[in-house]
Amino acid sequence: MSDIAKAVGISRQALYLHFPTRAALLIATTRHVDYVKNVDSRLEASRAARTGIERLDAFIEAWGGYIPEIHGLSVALRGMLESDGAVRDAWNDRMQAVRHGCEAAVRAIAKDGQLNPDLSKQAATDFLWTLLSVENWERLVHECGWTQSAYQERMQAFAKVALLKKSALTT
Amino acid sequence: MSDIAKAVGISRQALYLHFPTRAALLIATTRHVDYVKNVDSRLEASRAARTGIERLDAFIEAWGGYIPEIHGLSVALRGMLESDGAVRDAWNDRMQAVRHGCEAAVRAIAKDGQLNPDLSKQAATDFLWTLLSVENWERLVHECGWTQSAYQERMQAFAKVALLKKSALTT
DNA sequence: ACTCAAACTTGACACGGTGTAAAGTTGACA
DNA sequence: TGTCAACTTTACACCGTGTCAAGTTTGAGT
Repeated sequence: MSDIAKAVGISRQALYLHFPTRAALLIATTRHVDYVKNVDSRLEASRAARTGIERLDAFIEAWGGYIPEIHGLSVALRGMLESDGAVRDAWNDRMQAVRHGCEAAVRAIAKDGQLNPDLSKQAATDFLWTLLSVENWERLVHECGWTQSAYQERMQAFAKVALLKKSALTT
Repeated sequence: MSDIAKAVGISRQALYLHFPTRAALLIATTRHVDYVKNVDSRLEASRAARTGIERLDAFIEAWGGYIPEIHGLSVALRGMLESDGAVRDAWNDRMQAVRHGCEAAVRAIAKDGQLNPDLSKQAATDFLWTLLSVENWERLVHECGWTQSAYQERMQAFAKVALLKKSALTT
């Protein structure tokens, strides 16, 4: 809090005047970033896709491209997940938004009759959601040195190969 | 530290007598768990596999079955990754052991000529390693409610479909 | 049985970070 | 000119980590 106050150029107490706790500040920041960057509308952009596969690709591109922008914030929030319930709620809320995107993509694929028959829609959503986690992005891009475009392309490929039935893969 | 001392039945100061810092205690615990549970030998057990695919399956089974046992510890360690360099080293060391297992499985698959031609050995290792992260296990098993056996089976399936070339998948 | 060192205990304290409280300053604007 | 909101300074409480010092228990070796 002192560091932030210093960076902003106000006193620590003025910061507490605006945000009663550290958690509140982070949550407000989350909301603000959401507002500025318009995540939800980005994620919903994939709604325009005609086929399930297109929708999956569009969603991965939208979300995958968004991760770098919120990465720093996500690190800060994740550091407080266990200790702070409000942070946990804010984070879960954002992650549920992502999950809904995954769910919609899976549903579209299923509607096309192209879902891997070994997977329920639920399991497919679970897996896609996990695959696209911020943590995985961090590991691959930061730790393994993948470029952002390699990340996106490969994730699209992995997601397809995992979620689609075999006959849909020759496309 | 107080809680641990209380649980162990000694004074907080006696705990500091054995472990100079909280980080040291966690690192020592890591080492001890490793010793007791013998991770490395479990991970190396997959070495006996004849084919690359068998090796991959064996590795996922070994590591996947090990995650639940170290999960609590891993949560504690991960909470200190940014703040403590020693914890970071200890954690990275363990994760590198897992990565080596992934690398060996990928190498075995490549030797059989069954690696997906779109992937370098490096990229395949990166992906497998990421797929098998403790974080992903947590998300799927704890948050999504997958059973341990569902986790293992599906991970084996996903790993194969992602890493193997198409012609190797009909097996 | 005695001794001595190691293990442990009690109690105190320093430090840093979060959060609270209170009193004073500044400036816009009605 | 008065007042209100935003801000400042200063001080303090609380908690967890880690340090320090002095005293006590215990048990292994002689």
